[in-house]
Amino acid sequence: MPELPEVETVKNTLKKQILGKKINNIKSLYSGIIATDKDEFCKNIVNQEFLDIKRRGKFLIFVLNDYYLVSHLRMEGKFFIKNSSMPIVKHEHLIFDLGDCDLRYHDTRKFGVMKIVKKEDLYNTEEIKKQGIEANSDKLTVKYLKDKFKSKNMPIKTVLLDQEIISGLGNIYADEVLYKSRINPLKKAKELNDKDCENIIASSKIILDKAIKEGGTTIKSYTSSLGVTGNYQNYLEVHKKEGMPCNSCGTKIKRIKVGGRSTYFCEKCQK
DNA sequence: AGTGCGACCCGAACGC
DNA sequence: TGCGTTCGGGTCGCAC
Repeated sequence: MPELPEVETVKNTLKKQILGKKINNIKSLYSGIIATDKDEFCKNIVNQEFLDIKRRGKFLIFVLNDYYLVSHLRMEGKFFIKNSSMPIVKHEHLIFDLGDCDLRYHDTRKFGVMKIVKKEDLYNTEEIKKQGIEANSDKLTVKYLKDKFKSKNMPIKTVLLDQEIISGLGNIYADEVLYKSRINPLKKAKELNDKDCENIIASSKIILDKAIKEGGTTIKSYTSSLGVTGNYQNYLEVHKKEGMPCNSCGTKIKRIKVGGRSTYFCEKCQK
């Protein structure tokens, strides 16, 4: 489940491997990944060159000559660099022929989405335009959060997952941020005070910057030709830790459902 | 407008 | 052992 740090890691790793390479051809084995017209996508992307890779929230943005290739990995989307002589394995849906190697998009759940947009259209693309402030950005302020939270009668956990407010947090880091901020995940967003918002901002920055430094979190271990196997799972304090003692007070970590999502927290530390 | 829930997908984990 | 069932995870679309 790639969140901001994992997508950032994929971006950094891919940059080292594909910048300057040209897409000679593309093979689509499952077109559900392509959100726009499939034939047009394949036609337009051929002969485009990877000039740069950017990230916005959990979106990867590949800068091509005439287009941006916008990719969301959702749950299990992955990119692999492989020799084109390697057999195509199950769940490899898109094969970009880069001449001396393939860039292959692999997605067990087929949840990922990809599209190309004309360069001038990127910031008018709905999903990019809607993104809130990056979770580890200095632009995230108490004033901004208070303003966004004041109308939200929902649990703060649910609101942290709303990419239109804060961009980049997913289920893992939302739990970690709330633990570090000592806020109960069920607390209504509109009831948070300045100090709570300050804590969310500070915790997000510390946690995400550390996670990026560690190459993200690997929950399902994976042998990847990209080497995107992170280490942050060793630093998680609550997520997937049900029944384990809280690092601060020793109380057993609880698991509940919030907005249909598994949520881990310490009921003593997070009031 | 805000809110909540099912759909998308498939492998893993679980129950019998 | 082998079957069927449930679950998860991010986001969208629909219904209220």
